[in-house]
Amino acid sequence: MSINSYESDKCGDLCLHEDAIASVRAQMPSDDRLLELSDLYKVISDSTRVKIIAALEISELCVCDIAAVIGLSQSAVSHQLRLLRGERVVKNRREGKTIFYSLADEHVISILRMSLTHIAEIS
Amino acid sequence: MSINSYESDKCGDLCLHEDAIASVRAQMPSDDRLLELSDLYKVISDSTRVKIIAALEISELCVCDIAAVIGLSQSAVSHQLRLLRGERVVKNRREGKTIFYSLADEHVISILRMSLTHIAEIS
DNA sequence: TGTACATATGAGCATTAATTCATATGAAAG
DNA sequence: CTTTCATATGAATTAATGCTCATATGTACA
Repeated sequence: MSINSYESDKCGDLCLHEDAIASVRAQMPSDDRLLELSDLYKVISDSTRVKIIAALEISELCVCDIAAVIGLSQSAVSHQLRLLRGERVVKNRREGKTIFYSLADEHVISILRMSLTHIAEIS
Repeated sequence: MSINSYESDKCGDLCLHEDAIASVRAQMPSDDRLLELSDLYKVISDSTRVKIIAALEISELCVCDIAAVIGLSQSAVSHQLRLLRGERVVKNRREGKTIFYSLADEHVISILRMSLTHIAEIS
């Protein structure tokens, strides 16, 4: 809990490379920025949401269509879309009673493609 | 639980765009591939692990140094490193009693940079 | 071979999160 | 304005996950 908690593992001062630690600390992005990063990854780390993203990369779809494509309830999909909207991963537009979803920007697609490349190489 | 569970939300056949659904289904990556994707994102979606990755992007570090940089116990860091190793996000090398960790490949760095760009634009 | 130290791991606890069920919102048609 | 249908959301349950504590592994050095 506290910042000193790592001392309890008796990995004391002997093994620490002070210069490296100081240098890394100085260059690292801020904690806020890193939290935003993990929030973004969190929202794309669920298999249901990855399926939604993969589907929307192919075509704009309404909520019911998404549910049909990935085989889940409308409610479950709607809950997940809310999270994806929150991180600006998807956007939507209304057409009568129907709401169509699509990917919010090109970065999401780039991240997806880069990740598939990574996976292909380590398999 | 079942594949038909979405029917229970009475979002029946009326709103379905059969052609779009069939087309998307045909073009989507396999479920296995998408599961690998979500596993990769899962491992980088925790704030502790993002901090570890961000630190290692700057410099190779031993376990104790990582613990010191992010302010967590050696044990907690070691547990997280195990997960990162499992997805080939980090690699390590031994030097005497000390084990140094670094990022496994360039894709991880690319994904990180792309993600930071995305975050910068939506903020 | 016995001690010290860096790292790894198993078990338990506390928290987070995904799905379902029931219900609410909101637009269109009659 | 009432009904219908697409979507959204609140509450509850069940499952997954991170941290800590205790202990194990493995390397170096005396």
